[in-house]
Amino acid sequence: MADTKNERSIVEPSILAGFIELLPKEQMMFTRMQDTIKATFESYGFIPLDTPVLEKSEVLLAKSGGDTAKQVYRFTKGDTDMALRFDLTVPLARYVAQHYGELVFPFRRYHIGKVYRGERPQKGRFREFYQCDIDIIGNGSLGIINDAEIVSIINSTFEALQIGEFTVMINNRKLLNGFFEAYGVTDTVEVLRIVDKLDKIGEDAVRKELLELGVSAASADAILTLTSLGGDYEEILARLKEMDISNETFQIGLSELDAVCAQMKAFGIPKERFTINLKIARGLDYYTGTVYETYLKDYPELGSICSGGRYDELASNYTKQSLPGVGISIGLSRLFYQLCQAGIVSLGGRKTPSEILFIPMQGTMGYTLAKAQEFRQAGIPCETYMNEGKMGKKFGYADKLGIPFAAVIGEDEMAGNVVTLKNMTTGEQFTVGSVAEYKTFREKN
RNA sequence: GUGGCUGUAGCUCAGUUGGUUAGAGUACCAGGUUGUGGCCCUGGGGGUCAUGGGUUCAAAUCCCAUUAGUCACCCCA
Repeated sequence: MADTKNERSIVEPSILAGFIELLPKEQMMFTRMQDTIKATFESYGFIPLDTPVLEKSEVLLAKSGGDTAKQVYRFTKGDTDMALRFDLTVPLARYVAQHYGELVFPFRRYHIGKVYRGERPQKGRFREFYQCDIDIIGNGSLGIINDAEIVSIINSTFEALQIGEFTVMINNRKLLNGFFEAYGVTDTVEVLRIVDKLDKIGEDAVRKELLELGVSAASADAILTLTSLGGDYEEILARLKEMDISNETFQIGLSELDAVCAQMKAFGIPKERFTINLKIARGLDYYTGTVYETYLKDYPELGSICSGGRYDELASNYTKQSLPGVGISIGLSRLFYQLCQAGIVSLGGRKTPSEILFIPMQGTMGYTLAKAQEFRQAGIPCETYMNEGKMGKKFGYADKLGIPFAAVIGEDEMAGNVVTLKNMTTGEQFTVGSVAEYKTFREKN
């Protein structure tokens, strides 16, 4: 109180490292993408699901060992040991097991939500980020055609997002594992992990790592020959069938892959949108069959923008029921960040949903508010500038937010029961007597 | 968990071999201009130079520590 100035201590406004928040124009774009994804998922009849961000630690960490557990935000309040979810699949497993008796199977759900991973942040990698998941869970069994439908959903989603041409790459874990076994590999999990790095570190480095693991030179060569098979999916399938590998797991994987490809045609997925890529392995260990990754054709360096696969036992930690499933996840925060960085989505323009800014003059507030309500009810997002001030400031408000039309409402407008709108880009003004008339005019601009 | 780089105005950055009262652009506020914005002109507010210590007659500048941010490895989306 010694100071004459009324000083208060100021806390530096900042957020935790690795967390992000968006500015209005970015958020508008992000939300639009989210809405598109949601609409596409629902168009396939998937049910929305929301689960708590916090779960009991014993539930969340039932399976994960080592690496994942280290990245989980975990703490206690009172006697409760809790943790933030690190993906949407584990909560789904718990949910399905818990509500098994009340759900209708196959259970088709989508979930768009935030997940948390306490790892060191870096470019395009966040500690809190959105995942958009879609999964189909069967009760006891789930036909292979579901694996094909997932590709159809990926196709529809990225078609709707309009971020450029893309390719869904498909592989099968059984095929890979069977192949490895046929060549005497014992540690198939580790080999999968190494093979998954092919695109990143190259064939030579992978070969080196395989040899270090104890894989024989002949086997390593065979594996690299397999993963480098190219061509369209029909050619690759033909080559795989010619291989004459008697391993049963390999043959099952091959027939699954064959079936998925055949059924994708039935879903009407354009041939250039999908391919078999035997390099795709996926790091996560719970996949047991089909695996997917999706790449943008013009920006393969962004990496997979949508990944997933088939798992035989979703909820084995929570129930004795056999619940096989297949699903995918879009890492939306990362994808959005990359799209902005690469300039694929342009952020110019609107910072608000508002389409019209109503500016009432002296004595017309009541009329203006009623008019705004009329436009709103007709589906036009709009707002009224309600503060005192100079006209310049009011127009500046519309200008800065990118609101396309401003409507100054004076006594003349009120007397004539009309609205005079100004196109903020062209400066042109026009008068309409109804919302319908406005819509017609808007179409022409 | 390991390593590299960087902290100057809300934001982007200047700041000479260490030398007076730390600048610019932009953004913000006010006025020029109370029924028509963007441009222009004038003025204004805004800084513990990340924090703490050290060297020096003198530190934004050199040294040390701390802290924050950032990028990469690991792993993943």
